[in-house]
Parts: sequence; structure tokens; C-alpha cells
Amino acid sequence: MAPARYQDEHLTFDFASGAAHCDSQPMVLTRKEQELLAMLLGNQGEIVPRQVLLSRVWGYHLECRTRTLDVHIRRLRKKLGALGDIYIETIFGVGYRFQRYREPRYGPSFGPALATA
Amino acid sequence: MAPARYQDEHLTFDFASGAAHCDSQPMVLTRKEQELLAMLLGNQGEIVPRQVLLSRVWGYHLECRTRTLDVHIRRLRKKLGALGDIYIETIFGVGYRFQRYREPRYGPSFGPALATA
DNA sequence: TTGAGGTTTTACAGTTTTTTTACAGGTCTT
DNA sequence: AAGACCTGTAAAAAAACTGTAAAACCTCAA
Repeated sequence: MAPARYQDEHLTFDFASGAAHCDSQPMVLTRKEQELLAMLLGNQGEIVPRQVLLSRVWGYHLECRTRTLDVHIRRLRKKLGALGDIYIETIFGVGYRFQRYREPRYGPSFGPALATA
Repeated sequence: MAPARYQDEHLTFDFASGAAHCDSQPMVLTRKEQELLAMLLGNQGEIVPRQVLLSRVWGYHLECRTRTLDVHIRRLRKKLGALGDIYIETIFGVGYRFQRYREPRYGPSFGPALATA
């Protein structure tokens, strides 16, 4: 079965309650934001098409030109702070994808320049 | 049924998602590029006439003078790097053909020039 | 009913992708 | 070798899509 919880280095989300924490600070999310985040987290690493999000979260079917989804994505990104743009990736012409945070193994360069001993 | 995946020494392509990798690096392909590549890979080793590509990927029917196909072929070749011209062959007056990569058995010459012992 | 918070729409700016244009450069036939 | 076709390419134009702020619209509890 699906895990009841998402958790990584920075972000935590409880699917049952919709409670989220970012860097140990509770995130205040509205209901739609929770549902949207849940959809993305529930499919982490995979592209979720706009159409699917609009259908599952909003119940919209068929094509309809609304910016609602974009606005909600924006608010989620904002509440995720600096990580917003890292976590939520835009797939042009398709939808969005949540990418789990991964601590970089090395610094910004290609590896340890010097042995520490 | 058709295979869900193309894979050789250098190139990898997933027909379902359209995700491609070249020499282990993910290739960033636009939708049309994905569709075009899929058509070529799905018929690897066989000539796919321009008309067929224009019809299947673009929905163009009848003759129409557009350079769209050529431009997209060019972009695909470019993203395939040095292999672009090897993979995608132009069949003059007909169309294009994707040729699977084959590791050369010997060096650039016609065979071992010398016995190694 | 009122207003405070939540949601959707509007309007337009900014991006990215796709198509067209305009030629240069090949290829084939005679 | 010349002319008729085809393809390659860069750059411009057009189309498609997303980001954003702000206003309008709901809804529900007090």
C-alpha cells in the first residue's frame, strides 16, 4: 500500500491529516494546497499531467482554460521557500513533477579537492 | 507486441514516457521531437518516408511544402551529438532511416593489421 | 450580514516550442 | 555541365504554454 507519509531532509507531509512541515516549521496549507501537494507527493518522481491534476483535485473534465492550477502551484512553491522551484518542476506542455530532495554528496565542485587528513 | 523500449550501446528511449538518454545523460526532448524519434525508432532499420512522418507526427496530408520535418530532424541530430548523423540517415527523395548503433568489431581499418602475438 | 480567509478569474508579461522564411548546398537526370 | 529537385541551416515569426499580481468571487462562522 501507499506510504502514509512523505519525508525527506527538509519536507514532511502526512497524507492522512494533510499536515506539512518544512525545515521543522509547520506549513500552513489550505485544503486545495494540501490536495495538490498530496497528488504531487503521491507520485513523486513522476510527471503528473495538468489534466490529471485538474481532474483529481478540481473535478474539471475536458479542456478548460483556467489558470487556477498555476496559481496554486505558485502558492505551494512560495510556501516551500527556496526549495519551491527545486521540488516542483514544470514539464512544459504536460504538467508538473515533484522531485524528492537529495543532499548533494559533494560541494559545488566535482569532488573533494583535498584529502582531509 | 512492440517493445516498450529501445536500447543500444549509446541510446535509450522509453516509448511510453518519451524519456531518452544518450550516453547515460538524459536528453531533453520536446514533444514533437519525442514523437518523431519514436516513429524512427519504432521502425529502426527501415526507411520511413517523409510523407509518413508528416502524416503521423503532424497530421499533414497531401503534399505540402514545409521544412518543419527537416528542422526537427536537424534538432534531433544535434541532440544526439556526434552520433546524430550516424543514427539518422537521409534517404534522398524518400525520407529518413534510423540505424541501430553497432560497436565496430575492429579498429578503423578493415581488420587487425598485425597478429598481436 | 459581515468580514476574513480561501479560491477562481482576469489580464498581461515572460518563456518555450513549433513553424515559416530565405537561401545555401547537395543530388540526380539528361 | 545545366537544370530540376531535394535537403540542410540559421534566423525570424508565430503559436502555445506558464508565471504572476491583483481583483473578483465565494463561503461560512460569528
